[in-house]
Amino acid sequence: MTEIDSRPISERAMMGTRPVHHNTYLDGLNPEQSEAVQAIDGPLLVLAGAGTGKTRVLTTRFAHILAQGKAFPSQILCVTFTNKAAREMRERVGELIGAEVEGLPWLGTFHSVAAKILRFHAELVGLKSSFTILDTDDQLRLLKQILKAEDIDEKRWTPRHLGHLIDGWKNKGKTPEKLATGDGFGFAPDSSGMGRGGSLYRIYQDRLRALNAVDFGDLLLHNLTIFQNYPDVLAKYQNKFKYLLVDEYQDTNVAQYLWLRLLAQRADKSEQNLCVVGDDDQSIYGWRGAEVDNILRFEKDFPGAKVVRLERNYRSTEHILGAASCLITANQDRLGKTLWTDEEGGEKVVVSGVWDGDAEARVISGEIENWQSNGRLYNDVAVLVRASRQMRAFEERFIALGLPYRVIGGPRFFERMEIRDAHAYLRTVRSDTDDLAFERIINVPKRGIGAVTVQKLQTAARAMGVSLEAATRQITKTDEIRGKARTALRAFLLDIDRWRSAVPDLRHTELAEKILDESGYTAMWQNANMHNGDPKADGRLDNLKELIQAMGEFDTLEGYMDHVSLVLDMETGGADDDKISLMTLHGAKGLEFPLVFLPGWEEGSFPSQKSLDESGTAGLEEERRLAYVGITRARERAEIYFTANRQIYGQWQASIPSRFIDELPPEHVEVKSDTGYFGNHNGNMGNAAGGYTGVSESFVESFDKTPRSPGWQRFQKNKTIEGTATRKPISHSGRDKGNSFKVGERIFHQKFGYGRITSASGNKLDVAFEKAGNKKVLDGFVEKL
DNA sequence: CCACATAATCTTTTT
DNA sequence: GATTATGTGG
Repeated sequence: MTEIDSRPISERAMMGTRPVHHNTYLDGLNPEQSEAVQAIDGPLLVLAGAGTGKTRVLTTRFAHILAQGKAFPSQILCVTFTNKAAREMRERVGELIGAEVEGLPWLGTFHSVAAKILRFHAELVGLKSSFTILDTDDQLRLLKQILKAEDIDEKRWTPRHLGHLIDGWKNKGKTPEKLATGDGFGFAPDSSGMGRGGSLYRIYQDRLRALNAVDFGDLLLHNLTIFQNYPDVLAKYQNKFKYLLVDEYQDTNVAQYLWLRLLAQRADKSEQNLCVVGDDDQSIYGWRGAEVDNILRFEKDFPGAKVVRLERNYRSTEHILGAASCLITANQDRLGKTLWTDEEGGEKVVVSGVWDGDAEARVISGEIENWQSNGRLYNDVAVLVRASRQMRAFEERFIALGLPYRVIGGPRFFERMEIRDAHAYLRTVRSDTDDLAFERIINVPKRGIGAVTVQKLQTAARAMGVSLEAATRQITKTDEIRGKARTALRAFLLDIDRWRSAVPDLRHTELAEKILDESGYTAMWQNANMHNGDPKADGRLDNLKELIQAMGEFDTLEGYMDHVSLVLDMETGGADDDKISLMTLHGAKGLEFPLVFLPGWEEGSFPSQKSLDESGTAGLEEERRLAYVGITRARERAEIYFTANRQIYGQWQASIPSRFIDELPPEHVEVKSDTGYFGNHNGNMGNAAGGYTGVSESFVESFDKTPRSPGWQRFQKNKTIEGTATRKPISHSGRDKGNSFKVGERIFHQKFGYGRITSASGNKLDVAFEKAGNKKVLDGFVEKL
């Protein structure tokens, strides 16, 4: 245990020659890590492959700068992408320097640091420092209002579409003023054919300013505007931050890149102490605006930058590493690293083919049970899927077998409807100009204030140039709105007044309870529970209780609200219980597990067809990096699965193994014999493929009978999942009338057995199976008897 | 204004 | 298939 040192951290840090903890923190670093830690002056790029001790280097470097007396903690800017990463950094730096975690004021996410800076200078971009941070949902509602007000067809031009456009510009650091002519040209063209994307962006920004609000993108963007327009402010921060540390640099977007560059661009080049750590092979957020290019061109941006490669992997076995490394070489645009390890041998990466998603879940669950009965922990096991919808089959199976599991990265606590409603109440009480919050709760619970009334209020507010609440106060004095709606509005306003006047007398948690109670919000869910038997209502009420608890951890409402939008994320709780982890590949980045399952490696699913369609080769390469991330999460064993059939959007589709499976090196892969495997679809069996070894008769038979080659070749050409002809030629209703099925007919289905058709529409059949019960199936999957 | 039926949509995710 | 957004009848 480290001795507790009560002196302020700065004092200890500045002791220089004899730090309290000596230099023990440097022990055990390999030469490259040590170099990356100790080269603290001048720009530095650390290319850190998976499992090479990236976080350790970053935290040790932080400690080293302090120990060398080069800077105070307040002079080091250290940014990460996620709160989780920031928290981990904070803890580990704290352990190294034996300091209280509060002593690191500028360690945080890009967004939280930018928000902090923006609060100091908000007035420079026309905001008050009390600005609210809108989340995606608020943003969309606002955009929807704007589209409506501008009389644009919301169906053709959705708020989401516009939101993507605007986010894209913000990610690139573009304010409306900086848009190139032609940007947004295609969005909602007016009568002269001129796109209105740009002008809508401007309107949106004006609305945000009027609401004293920012969206996530604005946090960085406003920082940029301030830095560019007020050199003195920029200079202040440039001087303040003597050292900059950046985690996951491959995930930075242009705005973040510009932000960093401005902050690092000190007059004296020898003092540009920017250290970025990243791995171009793990860049998986391109779809969110990340530019791999940032990391690829670091050396050009900072001439004389030192580059350190961390290539020694401490995580995985030789085979796992070999498989992942080989796979990633198929990518063109990469800086190139060669990971190596001392861990010789181990188990080869297992590739298994199974019949369908249920079989996949069944086989994997069985493997997990074996693992556990051999004395290992569920905690050691992760199932990593490409898309969250693939999780359900596993959840169902785990529940059926009574296997404990946890889903990581599901819907976030603070994005739940009930939590957002509760926040809206608090926001409304706190500010009489928070139109978005006011509008959200004006009829929740139902007060008899409908869309028409709200619309009236909005037009009035716009006309008067005041907030929605102010307009409502005016209008309820007139006859413009009558009857039930007017009474309800008046009562609602009185409620708000009463809550506001209660603010000074109550603790913020008591206030929240009072509001939720008196507004009828809690009662609404209680009713839903009793009356409708809404299965989610209970959970919602629990969440509200949790919310009060979370609030209690802050001293004031202000303190809580400040953190809620950016920093606070609920602990994914109870890491002490022994549970299987179930998450997406994206969610798994930065984690490691002894045993990793990678299901769903089929063309169309992974690589995702949508990715390919939208981003072509770049999309494919990002998918491949995702595969790389997946495999490299495994320490001891990695198992890849693919299915022959998968249900997508409720339709059964035949599927073929992912091309990534073909790209795995045979010497590191074992094709598992008890589940069967069919070879790669190039017809070239010399790679990882081992041909049929299946024991399941129906499985082998069905594939043997399959007109495989033509079907798969067609598939390869079209790159579409529609050619579902692998099992049997499908009788599309229009094309092949002779093969149509009639109600009452007896049929056989490979999976469900014998049954009788109860109804038929198009190529979809409802069948009453003798053993499996009623199912909907495609006619291509059944045989006439 | 609300409850209910039908139609459209369907990655990945942080902040 | 399942959720969500919209449209229609009461």
